[in-house]
Amino acid sequence: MELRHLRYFVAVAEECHFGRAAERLHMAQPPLSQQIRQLEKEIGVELLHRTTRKVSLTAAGERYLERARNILRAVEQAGEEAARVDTGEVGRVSIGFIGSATYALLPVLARELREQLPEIEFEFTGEMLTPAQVAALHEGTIDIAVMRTPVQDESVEVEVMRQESLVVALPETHPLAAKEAVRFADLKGEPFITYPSEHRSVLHDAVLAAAQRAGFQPRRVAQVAETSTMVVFVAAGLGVAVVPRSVEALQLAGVVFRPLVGAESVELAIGWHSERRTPAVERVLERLRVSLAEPDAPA
Amino acid sequence: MELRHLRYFVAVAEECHFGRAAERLHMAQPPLSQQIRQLEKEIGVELLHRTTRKVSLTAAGERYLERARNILRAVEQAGEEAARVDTGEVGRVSIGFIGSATYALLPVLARELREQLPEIEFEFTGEMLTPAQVAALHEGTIDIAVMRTPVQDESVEVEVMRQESLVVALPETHPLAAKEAVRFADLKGEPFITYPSEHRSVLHDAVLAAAQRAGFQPRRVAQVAETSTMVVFVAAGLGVAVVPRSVEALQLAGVVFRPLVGAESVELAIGWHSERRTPAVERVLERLRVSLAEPDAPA
DNA sequence: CGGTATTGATATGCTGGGGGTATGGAGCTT
DNA sequence: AAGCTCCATACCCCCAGCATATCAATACCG
Repeated sequence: MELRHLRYFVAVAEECHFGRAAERLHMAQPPLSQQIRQLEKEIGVELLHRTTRKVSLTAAGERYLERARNILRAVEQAGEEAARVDTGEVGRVSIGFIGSATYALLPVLARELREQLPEIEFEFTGEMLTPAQVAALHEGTIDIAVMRTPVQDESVEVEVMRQESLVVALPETHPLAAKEAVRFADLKGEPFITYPSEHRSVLHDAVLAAAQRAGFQPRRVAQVAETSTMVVFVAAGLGVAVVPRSVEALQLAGVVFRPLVGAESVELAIGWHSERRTPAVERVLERLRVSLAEPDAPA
Repeated sequence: MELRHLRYFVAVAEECHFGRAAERLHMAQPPLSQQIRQLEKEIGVELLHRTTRKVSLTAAGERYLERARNILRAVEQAGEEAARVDTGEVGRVSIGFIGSATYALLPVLARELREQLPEIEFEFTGEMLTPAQVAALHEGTIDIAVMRTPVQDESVEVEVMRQESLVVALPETHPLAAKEAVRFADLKGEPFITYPSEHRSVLHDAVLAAAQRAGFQPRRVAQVAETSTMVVFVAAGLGVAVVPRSVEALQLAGVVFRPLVGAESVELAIGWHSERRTPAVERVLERLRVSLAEPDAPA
């Protein structure tokens, strides 16, 4: 069975006449008859009812005609679509966001991108840790990651977009909540809520480093995988958490955010797999560079 | 472009390896490479990214793969479906109802048929006059007609199902409404609402004949194309109408139906085009014969 | 009713292209 | 550097698809 069979069948069905159909197909009538017979034999159904004077469609033929037309149209469209994908005009792009960027950035970017590139289908995932993002880039689960530096992976290309200063999330009843700003040293002895250390969270490492510089070892009371959970834990008064400033977008009753003086900032970057730079991905990267250009803005 | 190209492409895309794909396709690797090149050239897009060591899909190729799979599945299904149409297992059947059967029969039969033959798609049309039904059978607009005899058309086969006695529809304020039954002669001088005579309504002819036997010429005050309109006109007190008993199903405030004694009955029949007896139509005819077997029942 | 034209099926030969084998060349592995 | 893997190229063969010629059946026409 080949597309030829379908094209020939459609022609004969539309003309209801082998001779005219053959003419339309720029071929002689006998081979056309042969091909139609072959088709009928292959699917095991009589599609045309022929007398020596008249050709008409059987019920099965009528239904098959519709299908055949659809299939031929689909074949054409598939080619055209592939061409559009090739130019990046259409495409599918999946973006994975680091946990702390899930609340301030994901909604804004999702809206912007869908608006600016309506022909591209987007898929957004939030609350990913950087190592998971790297793995996902490798597997092809995501095409682009909005992530934290550093990333040491040969095939993942990274571009730093902005610096995000760190803030501390405090229960509103906490004594430090009364201050305008908090020094990292003030947090000595406080119960810390952190990301899980075994997954090598960049933020987690940054917090450890900052604490060490301030001369103490943070006391960890809980390790959570998601930023929202972290903030909820703070709201519940279980402890404090150090997060990038953009997490302030996640306003919750019972939680206040205070600037951390003397703490280093963390980098927000975009990353992609060097071998998965499809045209659509390229266009999205362009837009992301523009959208994420403002330094250290909350959104 | 042939289906072969799609099959080959799917194989290569799935294996990401020309050699293995060729093996799977029971062919050698070089011609496979050729065919894929040919495909790419035809749609003008690079579908596969090859190095001498690795084959991978481009973005366009990935999309094309999905489409190709769908197309191949569609081709298979089209054949299977045609086979099912051939055995009457599935199909589409359009049934046209004569006006006076629209209200009592159409809803009942529609429900029954859909229930008994769920694999068949039905289309029902009501309020057709017999000549229009014959024309529709010829054009193929309908496959089966629930109609009135007689039909004099060579290619339309007719089977009488039941006799329907005639009743008269009267405004409820009409003096005759007080009687249990009405003789046709009682209607002498009454204003009649009829179907349009120029369309050769069978019922119209039957009424004229009955009137002639009763010794008068009916006075026609209105001609309507639809039975529902006819009954509405009677309800409005514009006149009386003679209709088959099954129209009683169309209950309307202000209208009463009374049996007509001494009036002949009309025949309800099913008709179909002798050259459009598809397997599905055949199966529907079977069911109709059973459903319409009860003589002169209102439904 | 016979002759003719029309139309689909059958018979037969030719040709192009799809598929075969042999080989080349690029890039991993060891 | 040698060898292996794997896709591309070169070249050839054979069959499938198409053409031409013809037949068979039916409608049409005088």
